[in-house]
Amino acid sequence: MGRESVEEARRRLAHKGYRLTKQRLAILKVLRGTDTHPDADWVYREVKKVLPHVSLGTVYRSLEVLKDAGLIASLEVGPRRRYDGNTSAHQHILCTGCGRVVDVHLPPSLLDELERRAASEADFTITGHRVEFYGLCPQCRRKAGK
Amino acid sequence: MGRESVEEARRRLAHKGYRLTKQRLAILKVLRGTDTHPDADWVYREVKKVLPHVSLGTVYRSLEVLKDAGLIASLEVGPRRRYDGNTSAHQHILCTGCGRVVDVHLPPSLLDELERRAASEADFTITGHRVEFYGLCPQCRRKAGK
DNA sequence: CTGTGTGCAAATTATTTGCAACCCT
DNA sequence: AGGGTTGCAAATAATTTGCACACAG
Repeated sequence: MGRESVEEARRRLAHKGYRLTKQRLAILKVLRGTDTHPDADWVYREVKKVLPHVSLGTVYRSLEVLKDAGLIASLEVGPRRRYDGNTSAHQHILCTGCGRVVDVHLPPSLLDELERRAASEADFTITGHRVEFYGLCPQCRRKAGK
Repeated sequence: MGRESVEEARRRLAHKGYRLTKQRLAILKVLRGTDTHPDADWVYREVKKVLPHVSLGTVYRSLEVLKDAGLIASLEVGPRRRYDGNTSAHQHILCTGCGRVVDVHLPPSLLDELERRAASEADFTITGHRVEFYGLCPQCRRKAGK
């Protein structure tokens, strides 16, 4: 992660009244360095490798702060919350065999269409949506046989 | 809930090796009698009105059994699990103001289109999806002002 | 300096489970 | 009769929070 990327993070945090601490930076780096959509505990174990004294509580708090600052995003696939270093609009597929999550990119036009339909049916002001898929990845498909 | 509806429930439960108990029937009636998509604790409090000795554990177990038998469905909107007496295919909108959940019905063709796009992008065998919306209901929209 | 952030541990919340007694079929 | 089911309570699992001290800006 380059220097200006760090400054960008500091700026975004400051904009919300937050500070850039070494814990938050380490957590951000961990998330930027993986595409596994990990949960808080996995992030905790990774961060401990470089900051052996971090606490799980700090990881939870920092993840929320980073999310609030728009530096990371969270997913709600399955029972536990997971985090994503990629904040650009995209969707996820959860492999029901191994729990792996991979990204997909649906056309914005299709997603707009969804929201438009929903808004026209219920008298709601739609502010967001969540689209996720469940399925089997190639490996698990093979294992499942048939 | 009419007699043949009860027999239908018994049949569906038996098909999976389950029995129809008064607790399960009471829980099913509660869910059939509301469109609020309640969580386990709300169901528990309702069922206690007619079966004062039910335990929360039984409610949790029964909800899973009823779901497995296809008599109810569950939703994962927000942090806690919610249940739905309506098992036909539909989607939900969560009001971020008051937590209320209402149903919407998107055209199956649009949902098929979603799955087709996802499957073509990732090499997954798609087995299901989840589509939810977030927004403000008329009351909360008014309260939010502007 | 001055609040914000952290580590630690205890507290919460949601859900699950072990077990002896119980009751559908 | 007999295996599924229940109530009760204790056990988990995930996440949150109180507090005294540490540190970023």
